[in-house]
Amino acid sequence: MSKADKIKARAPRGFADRNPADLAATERMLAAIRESYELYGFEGVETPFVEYTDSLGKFLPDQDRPNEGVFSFQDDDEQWLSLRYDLTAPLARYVAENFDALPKPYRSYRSGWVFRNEKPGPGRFRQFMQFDADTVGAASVAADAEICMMAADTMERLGLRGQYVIKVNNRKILDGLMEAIDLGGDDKAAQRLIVLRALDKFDRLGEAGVRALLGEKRVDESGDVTQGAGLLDWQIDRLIWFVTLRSGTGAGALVPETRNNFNPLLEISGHQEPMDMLSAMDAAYGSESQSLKGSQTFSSGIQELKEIGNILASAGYDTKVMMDPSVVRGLEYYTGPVYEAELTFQVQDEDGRPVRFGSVGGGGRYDGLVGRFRSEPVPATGFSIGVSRLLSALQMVKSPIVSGSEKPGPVVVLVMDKDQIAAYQRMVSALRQAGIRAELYLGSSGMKAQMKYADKRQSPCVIIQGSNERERGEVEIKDLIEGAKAAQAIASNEEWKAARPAQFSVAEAKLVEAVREVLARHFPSHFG
RNA sequence: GCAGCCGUAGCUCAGUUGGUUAGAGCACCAGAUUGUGGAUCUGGGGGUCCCCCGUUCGAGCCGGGGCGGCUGUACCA
Repeated sequence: MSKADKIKARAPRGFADRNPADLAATERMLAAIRESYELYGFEGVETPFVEYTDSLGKFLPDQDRPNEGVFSFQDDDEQWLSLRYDLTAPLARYVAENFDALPKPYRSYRSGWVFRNEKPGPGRFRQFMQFDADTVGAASVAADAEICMMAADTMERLGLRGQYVIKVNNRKILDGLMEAIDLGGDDKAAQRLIVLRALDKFDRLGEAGVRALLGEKRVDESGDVTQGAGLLDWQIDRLIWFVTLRSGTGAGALVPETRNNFNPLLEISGHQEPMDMLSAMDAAYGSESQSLKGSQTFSSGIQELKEIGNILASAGYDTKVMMDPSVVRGLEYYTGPVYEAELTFQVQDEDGRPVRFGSVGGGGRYDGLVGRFRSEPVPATGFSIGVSRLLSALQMVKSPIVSGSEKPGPVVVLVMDKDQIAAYQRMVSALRQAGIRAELYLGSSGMKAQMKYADKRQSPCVIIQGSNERERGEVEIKDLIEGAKAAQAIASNEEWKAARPAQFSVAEAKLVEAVREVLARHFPSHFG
């Protein structure tokens, strides 16, 4: 077979292999998240990778592009199936299917792979892992406040204290605000969609970019044009005023040194006294304002956020969770409070260029999702950590959280004489029975290659027994970690060869004991 | 999807106005060293120059089309 006929070995784009270090880091992260969720009283549950397409809330696949967004295929009975694209929609199906048996409110967590057929990028994969927790059947915003607190606790348990922020907003406020600036009604639905998408991009595009998208159009650096929402200046001004409340660049500037992020005081022009942010919004866009229409949705959204703020403040979380009016999240199913977990440090790729990472977690209230399967409405709220994205961000900044202690490799017993395999295997078994990772060299190469193999396997030591040692009833133990240190001082190969650093001989009966000593020297936490 | 940039060895890249058999460093393998990781030296394997069509006596280089990668943008239930 010529080379041209061979298949090119490569993983599909957006799909990643995971090496031993990735696996170990993921395990540690999953354990930390699970501990946190368990502590809050959530219980585990698992659903399959594949669901009926209509349960996922996706329209039936387009004939021309059946896999746009989600991976879909047809079953034998011609029903459409899809790989799940998040863990929320499958949970809604699970709850609806098992509704009568589950305690209400139902509080559960689950982790696993989800799939999206999208363009991959840094921290964006077509197969990635999420870890969710949801409370189903609780309409109270106390459930939302708790989710925010748990999100903060979980980030801290992951070792990210001071390096993250949980941002909260309420979709009702955005919806109400749009009503107030004359964007209500069914005929304006398309426009509202564009507005929400534009506001969601504030952190990425900045005020100028968002203004362009709310107005006529935006042109990016490659010259590509994005059609805007076509709003009038007075509408744009009010939207921008609102989403910039957080950063202090808008008409209402934050009073400095406010320790409480969630309910800061504002200096509002036209008002004598500083007001809290939410009252300021009320005053600016309430029913008394002449140019704006009143909105019940807006008021109740404000009220909900105030309640969440009170709960967070009394539990001492108001410095970890902040109000961010530009948080929108996914457009389809969120109905109330929405949350987002973001890392606050800069991430760079290998070439030193800054990498734009999205949020590493998010969630919100989805009161309509379970109700799609049932005749009664079922309120629900939940949070999801993007484990794969978080891992990839932490790896890029070489965080000790994910690069922590490597497990030592196995002790390797070298094969010096092929007719002595049984004797070598006996040594391996003795080590294994003592609980020490060990293996026989199973290749066919000579001693030098076997040493290189042990080196690549991160072996702490190798066992050598040639005919000389065998006659004396002994084995040579070579400490590779100590040897590597000793080798740095040796320049010539002759000297190197003669020195045989960190190598010693013991009676075969003392093999296990001697190996254990070597391991204890290098890995006191494992073998001390 | 749209736009911009880019495709030469496993990796990073050089390659003259279009001119013999396409190079380097790193990595890999072997020897120097019958039984010792590293360093050094010597040697070796490895290429459809992304693919196809065209121009030309002649294409890695020029033209057209495709595919792939990166970045931005859009979408993200």
